[in-house]
Amino acid sequence: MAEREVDRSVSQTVKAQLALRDQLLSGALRPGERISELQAVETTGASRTPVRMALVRLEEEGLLEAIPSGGFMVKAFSERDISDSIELRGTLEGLAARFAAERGVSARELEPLKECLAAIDELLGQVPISVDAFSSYVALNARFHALLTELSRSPPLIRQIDRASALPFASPSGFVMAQSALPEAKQILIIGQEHHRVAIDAIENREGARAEAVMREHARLAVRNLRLALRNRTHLDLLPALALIKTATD
Amino acid sequence: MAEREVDRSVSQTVKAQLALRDQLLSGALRPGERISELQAVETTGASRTPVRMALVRLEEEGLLEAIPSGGFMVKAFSERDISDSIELRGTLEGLAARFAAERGVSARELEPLKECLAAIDELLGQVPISVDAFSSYVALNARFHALLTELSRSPPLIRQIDRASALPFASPSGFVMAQSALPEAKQILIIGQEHHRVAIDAIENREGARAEAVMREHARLAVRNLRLALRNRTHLDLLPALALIKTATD
DNA sequence: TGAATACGTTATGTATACAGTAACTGGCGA
DNA sequence: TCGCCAGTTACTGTATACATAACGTATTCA
Repeated sequence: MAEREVDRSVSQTVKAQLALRDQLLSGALRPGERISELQAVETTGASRTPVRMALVRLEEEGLLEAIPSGGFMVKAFSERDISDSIELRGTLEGLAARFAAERGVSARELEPLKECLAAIDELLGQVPISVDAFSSYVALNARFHALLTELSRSPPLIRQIDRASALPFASPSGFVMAQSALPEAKQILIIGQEHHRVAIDAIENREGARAEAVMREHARLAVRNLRLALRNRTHLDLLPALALIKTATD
Repeated sequence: MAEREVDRSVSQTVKAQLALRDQLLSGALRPGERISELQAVETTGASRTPVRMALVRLEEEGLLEAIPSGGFMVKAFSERDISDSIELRGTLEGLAARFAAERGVSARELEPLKECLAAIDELLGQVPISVDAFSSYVALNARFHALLTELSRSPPLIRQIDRASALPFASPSGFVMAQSALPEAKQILIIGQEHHRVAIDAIENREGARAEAVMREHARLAVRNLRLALRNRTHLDLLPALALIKTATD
């Protein structure tokens, strides 16, 4: 008789995947550390089969690495890995912006994007920016990027961008980190808003090359900011770094 | 008592994954068709657990699609999906070329690339090109692209390019298709060689922007060729199209 | 005292049993 | 004759049992 509490509203596999990803991004599991299946079974409440499926998915997602002798370990990232990921994502988003511009986008479709920017403007008007406001900003910004990506109308590209964003987004500890590491964050965010505005303008006027260029420039700026932020810290730890991607990319 | 023949030299999961991918790319399974786990168990010789792991991996790879009510189906691709994939891959390779140029590559590292090009030159010298020669060309070209990607020294980028190439490469039926659909294939391949030569030259001289530009131009040419080839066919079928990516991308 | 080997423990890979759900088919009623 | 409902079948999702391989520890020999 299994006294295991079974929640049938979501699949056990999805539940395990979300739980494990949380553990990974929150820092409960450290880079290089081996993940024990049995331990995962206990912490997630699912049985071994769904846990294994979740581990496979997380490996494909890039958060885990298969150990040749068996099992999985938490993947470790270098500083360059992270800045490369930012540039990679920016390049992909640039392509998405170009597709959007070339393929044409109606004014109606651009409306939600503009609303996002306006909402962010309002947040940035606050002095100083509260933690709550910053958290709202992150959500709004993620929404903006998702909407922009959608405008490309290219499922393969959207899919690829999602994959490239797996690390950057969804790290809950990012907010605090951003506060401490990026005191000049606000100025950076304001410049980001400018970039986004140019991108929308370019898409509206069907200038593909300009739309692409500004998104890539945006990413390069993010890389420079990341380097700057990291220089202030002696040790590069995985999770704070992961968290940084999120803020530096946006 | 299991009379199942167990090959312990490779894991059952890998065996199942390879077998299923073969079935997908060879056309044994048609787009939109639901994949039966039990059927896969019989054809691959592995049991359900490894088969399921393989299915999850193939879904992440983009060859399969999860059905909401359960199970997986063979993913279907539109003509635009395919041309977008080519452009996507070209964009990523452009970034790789730029990284290689900016980060510097020794003459020794470029040697194998040049050898590839020379070997391809020799193949293209034949009149007419035999099927065997074409097959060799495909292998050599894949090697060239892989080597170029490696030069970027960026694991995240290399990983992403691998993913973006999952569809393009590894389709065995591509050769025949290429022969029938692209009678002017040879001329196209010769132009491709030119592009690759320029890319190497740019990397050698550390001209990142030029290296990136030529690889992207290369991809755009491939897209045009794909469109041309497809115009000659009334119906776009998944597998021939998949196969075409391989030849058109290279 | 150190190193190597053997044994035991543990965890992963694999197989299979079980349960629940969705789809299909057949029958009945309008 | 068509549509709807119920029963049945088959497949997926989940759990668990079993086998094998790897790792750690202890003991023995040099």
